[in-house]
Amino acid sequence: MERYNFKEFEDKWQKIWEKNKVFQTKIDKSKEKFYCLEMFPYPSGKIHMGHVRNYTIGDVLSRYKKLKGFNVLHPMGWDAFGMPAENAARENKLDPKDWTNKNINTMKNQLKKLGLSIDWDREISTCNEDYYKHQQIFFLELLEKGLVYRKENYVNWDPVDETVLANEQVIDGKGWRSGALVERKKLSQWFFNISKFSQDLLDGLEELETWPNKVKTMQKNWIGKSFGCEINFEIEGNLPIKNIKCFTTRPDTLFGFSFLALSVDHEVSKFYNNNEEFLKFKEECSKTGTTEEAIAVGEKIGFKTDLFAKNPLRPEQKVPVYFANFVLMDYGFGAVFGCPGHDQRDFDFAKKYNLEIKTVVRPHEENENFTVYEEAYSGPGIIINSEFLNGFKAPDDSVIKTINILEKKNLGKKKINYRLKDWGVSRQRYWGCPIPIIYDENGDAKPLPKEMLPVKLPENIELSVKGNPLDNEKNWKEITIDGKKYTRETDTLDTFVCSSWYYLRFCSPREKSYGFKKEEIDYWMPVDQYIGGVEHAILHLLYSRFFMRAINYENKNFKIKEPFESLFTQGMVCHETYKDENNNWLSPDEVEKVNNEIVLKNDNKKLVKVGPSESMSKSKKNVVDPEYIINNYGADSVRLFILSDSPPEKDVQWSEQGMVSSYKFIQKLWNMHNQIKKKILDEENHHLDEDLEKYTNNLIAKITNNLEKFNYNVIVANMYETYNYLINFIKDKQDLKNLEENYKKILVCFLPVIPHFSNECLSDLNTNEEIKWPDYDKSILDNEEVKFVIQINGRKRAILNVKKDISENELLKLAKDNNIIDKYLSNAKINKVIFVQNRLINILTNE
RNA sequence: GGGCGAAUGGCGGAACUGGUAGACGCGUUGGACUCAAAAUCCAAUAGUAGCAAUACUGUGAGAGUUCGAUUCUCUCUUUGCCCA
Repeated sequence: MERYNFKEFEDKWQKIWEKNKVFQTKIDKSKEKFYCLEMFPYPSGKIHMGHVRNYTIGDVLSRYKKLKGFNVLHPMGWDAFGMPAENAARENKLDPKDWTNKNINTMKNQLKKLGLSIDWDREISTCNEDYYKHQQIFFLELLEKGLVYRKENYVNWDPVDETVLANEQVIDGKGWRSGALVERKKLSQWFFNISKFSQDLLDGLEELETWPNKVKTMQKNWIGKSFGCEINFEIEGNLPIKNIKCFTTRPDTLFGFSFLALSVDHEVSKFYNNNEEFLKFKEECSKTGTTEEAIAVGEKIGFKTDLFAKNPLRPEQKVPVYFANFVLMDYGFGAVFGCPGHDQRDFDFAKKYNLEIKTVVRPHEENENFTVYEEAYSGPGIIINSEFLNGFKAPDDSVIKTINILEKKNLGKKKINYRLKDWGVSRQRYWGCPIPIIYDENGDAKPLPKEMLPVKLPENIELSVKGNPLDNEKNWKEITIDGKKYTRETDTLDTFVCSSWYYLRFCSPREKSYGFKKEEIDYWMPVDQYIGGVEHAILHLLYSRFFMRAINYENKNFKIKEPFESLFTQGMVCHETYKDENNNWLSPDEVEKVNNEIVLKNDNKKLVKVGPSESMSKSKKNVVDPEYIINNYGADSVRLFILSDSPPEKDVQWSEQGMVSSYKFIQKLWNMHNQIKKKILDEENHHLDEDLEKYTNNLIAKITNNLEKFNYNVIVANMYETYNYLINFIKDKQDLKNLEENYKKILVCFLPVIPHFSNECLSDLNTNEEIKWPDYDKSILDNEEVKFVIQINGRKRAILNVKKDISENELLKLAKDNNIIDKYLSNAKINKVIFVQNRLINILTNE
């Protein structure tokens, strides 16, 4: 038996594809376009199995669409800015650029080894000047349109590293690297006005019919539209404050009002700036993080002011005004009206400061005497103890009623509020896109003239300093324009900005004057299929949807506004976890299986603790290196295995056994190929085999359908079935006229999954014609015999092979002739017959 | 606490629009080949009873709709993800 030499053939075909520029794409208006995009990788060093899965899924689709005759755009690039490069560079005294480019080089070669149908001529890297230059232009354009602004904002501050931390870098209130207690600090930062598009981003979700509902729901919740009321409370006290505005979704609980809580940053705080106790309190507040979770979990504390707020519905009631740590300045107006009976936070606060807790909503199943006792009641119900609101259904009717009354009395108005906050894009880092802003001597920000772009990152800089390295680069930071001195903005842009528009750049990757060419956008956009991990369900996808709108804002030239027509989120690649006796993680290649037990590979063969299968991660060491696997088993085998075991949207278990069986399958296919080839060449070939014709036809129908539905694991099963069928088929058939033609069609069906193998076999059979996706003949499908299920009283009793479209009477006659069925029918009376065309017959008897 | 999803043999999973449950793969068992092993090939493989034909049970649990439910409805359990 000849072995299939995957190294030779995979190398051969990859070279042919590259040399003939098979995957290079140009605009071709005579063809329908298909833009297939997978989320581009961060060049962290080497590719991992997650990449293999993501890009294999995209490649199967791209190759299928190309065979179908579409003009397919399938590009790849690098999300190349970001912290890991800066950290690695600092630790190893390297230049982040060198580190990044080295990784890109490695990973590009690894991806090429997978045999992906990528147009590498369109490769982009976000850390290149010819990419980020255009991003800087977009930034200035957005600034002109009023979609970028600067404001002071609280950030997580690491006092040891002197740097800002993202929320996910704060672990248990401490900096992830320094371990220092994180503080809240006010910094002046740049913001994108994403909240301006809140409603539009929400409405746009409706159009995205093929997005997973899960993702749409997550975005919906993130945007967080809520309907409520803005109330203007009248204030009494010895300060020059007459009113305080606040937003609430539950104005109907106003009769349970017992305090008003303000953020420590509320404008009222300026009257307390000399009050030592208040400053101490404010300091205390700054120790709780800024996340909503930290606030919900943390203890609620307050500081009583000298002010009192009047209840707008009952002016004789006056309640105290507090500063409280659970009120944030950027939600509503930084003021919350406290109704302890029906909000748990307010309840905790009221308990602590002995404030009144009134019950104004009763659950439907309770009576008028219902009283809130151990915890707040926030569910639906009926309003009680609230004068003219009594008896209204809460919250639906009661909220609307209250808003009407408040509006009539001019005390408040209906308002829609969104949870979505503006996008802070400033990062105090070196390895990012510089913000094209300069400051004059007064500290006023000015856009840099566009002809002075790009603002390049300085090279050979000192990274080991505390804080932002760019701040220390005097030569770079100071700039003179027309004899006037300026200093540059030293913050760089969040890397999410880079990934918010890269899909546009792929359409015009080498365009010099602007980020893209409109003609090319009009042809290629939107992305027909976007594929990536669900972890980007909110931020990256929402930012991209925003960016598209922002670029299009006020010059409505684009045909489209949603960048991603269709979205597919693939599952993760998992592997069992292993630990030794000291609870240290072990990697899969440190262990082996002996007699059904997992033991250490070294001499003592100690038993290993096997943990649950989890997403592959370096920290748990449960990773398998794709390059090693590709070198050992070949790209086609890896592609086949990564698709085979689970549906693409679910997690998949990596298994060495499964990998080996995929490898063996390719070997078996090769073996079969040689047998078939021999038959085709050596035999006379004059019988037309109908069965083979039907099988192939069915297979094409099945695989086409499964490709369209992303049932890629089922396609692999179809491939195994086909092998089982063919290997038996050729055993006892000779002289087949239609073997070559049908076998070639089958090879094309396999091509999207195992492209090197299929191409090799097709060329081995001297295929000269252009390879195209085979059509299937519906009429052959229709003429088939069907397996008819015969049920007696709903139980399957027999299966008959009959002609398609047989009538009820004919079938009933056939059924009665059947021995088994006859046994059931002979002593029974038929009451009713249910007949389903081409499927089953159910005979109901009185037995 | 809220939202969304999932649950099918020893394991991963399949099942068109309510119509043969368990395709396909892994594993396991038996057999062939071999001095032996690996590799390869053949066969069996949801459970129970039976030599067998076959019968009964069975898609997390319980109810409901239906001639018929893995699929639709309700309640519950477990579990995953997101938000808090």
